[in-house]
Amino acid sequence: MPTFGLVDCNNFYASCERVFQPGLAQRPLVVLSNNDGCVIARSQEAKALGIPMGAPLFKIRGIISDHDVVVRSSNYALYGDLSERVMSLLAQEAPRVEIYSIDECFLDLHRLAVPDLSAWCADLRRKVRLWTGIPVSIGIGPTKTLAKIANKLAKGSPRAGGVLDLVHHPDWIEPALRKTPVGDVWGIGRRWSSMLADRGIATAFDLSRAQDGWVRQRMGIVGLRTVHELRGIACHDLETEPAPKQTTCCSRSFGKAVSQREEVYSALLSFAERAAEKVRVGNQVAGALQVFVSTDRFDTKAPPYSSAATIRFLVPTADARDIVKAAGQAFDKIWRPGFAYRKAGVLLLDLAEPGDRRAGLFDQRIRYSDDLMQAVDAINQRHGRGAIAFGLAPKSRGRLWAMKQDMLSPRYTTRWSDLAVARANEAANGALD
DNA sequence: TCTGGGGTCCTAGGACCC
DNA sequence: TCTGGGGTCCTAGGACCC
Repeated sequence: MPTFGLVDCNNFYASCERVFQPGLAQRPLVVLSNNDGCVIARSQEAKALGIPMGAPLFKIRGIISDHDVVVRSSNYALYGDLSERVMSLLAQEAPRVEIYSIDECFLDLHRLAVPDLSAWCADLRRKVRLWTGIPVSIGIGPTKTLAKIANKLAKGSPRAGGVLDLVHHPDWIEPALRKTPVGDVWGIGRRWSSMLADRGIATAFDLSRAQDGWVRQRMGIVGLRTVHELRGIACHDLETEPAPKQTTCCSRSFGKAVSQREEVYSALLSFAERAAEKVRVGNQVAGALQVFVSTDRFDTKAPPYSSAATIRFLVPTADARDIVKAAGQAFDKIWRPGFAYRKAGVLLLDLAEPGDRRAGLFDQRIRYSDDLMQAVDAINQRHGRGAIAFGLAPKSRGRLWAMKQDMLSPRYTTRWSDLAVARANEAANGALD
């Protein structure tokens, strides 16, 4: 029987904020999206206060001040680095792993020859906590979907102690499915959840009993796979090699609405540069570029406008000069004066490895990482993003469109100047438990 | 006043071809 | 004037994920 483990970091961003500030333990804490817009992570204590996921900050001001909730802007440099530490530890301990997201990792536990899998997982949990400071839960199931469900139950049940194994306790599967609302199943989002509810399918168990033909018709092949996985038939393997990206994107909502052409233009050019850098890091080239702009979709009074333009490169490229230039051309096609813009972005499409079939006939001419680009990447790596930039008008340096990040924690692990300082008394209190 | 960013996969429909 | 069955490729949109 295939045996999948799913390691999921508990309240990951909130836990990251606590690693270097142990004084935050036990306190309600939320982490906000870019622009300090809405809640994207909550500590257990914040969940207990009833703060919903995705709540806009302005709607929970009352709870925050009544309960002294700690609020943080998101600090992806910190979360990304702590994630790498957790993942590399897991990769050392398990035979094969699939890093599924910044805070989740599937493990192949099939051929792991240990007498007691639950005990082995409990030990792994302790190790991760001790070495990285991050608490995790582990679910085990015969399919990825069931491992996900096991994980969720392991998190919720104090008795489980953070580990739940449905492979060696197959009689627990049915009660686990009955306890799981259908919307909590991996692959069932809001739309399908309410469609299913309308037809009396409320739990994962109900869904596992639905008719194949009906599911195929209403939810396509994707939904059918989910149903099979609930029945214990594995449809998704571990994917140890990350698939090469097909698109990449750099977009932002602006801190406030922007009407000046130069401002939106310079924002887009810097997004284009950033997107180009991402593509170079992946050793890829882009076949096309798309630029989009839009006004504030929540503002019902201001006139709405949104548009996008795509430009195809004659020769696939990752060169910032090509990409910035194309972004400028695309921008010219869609810019309309007189609107208050709130969001803009650059997508790079049809990504390919230089030399693969999709890059086609032009292999020898592909520009992806020449000496200049390598030098640019090296300088920006060393001196911070944007130390060198292409074609930005000098007046753009004010960055009216900059993100709001008023409650940012230090980048403890990726910036020398932000390095945590341990004093004797703090060490005695124990930063890691 | 204040509502994220970055992805994937599937499907339907239109244009075009023989 | 009416009439057929396949194909492919592309795009837009909808569903989902974290």
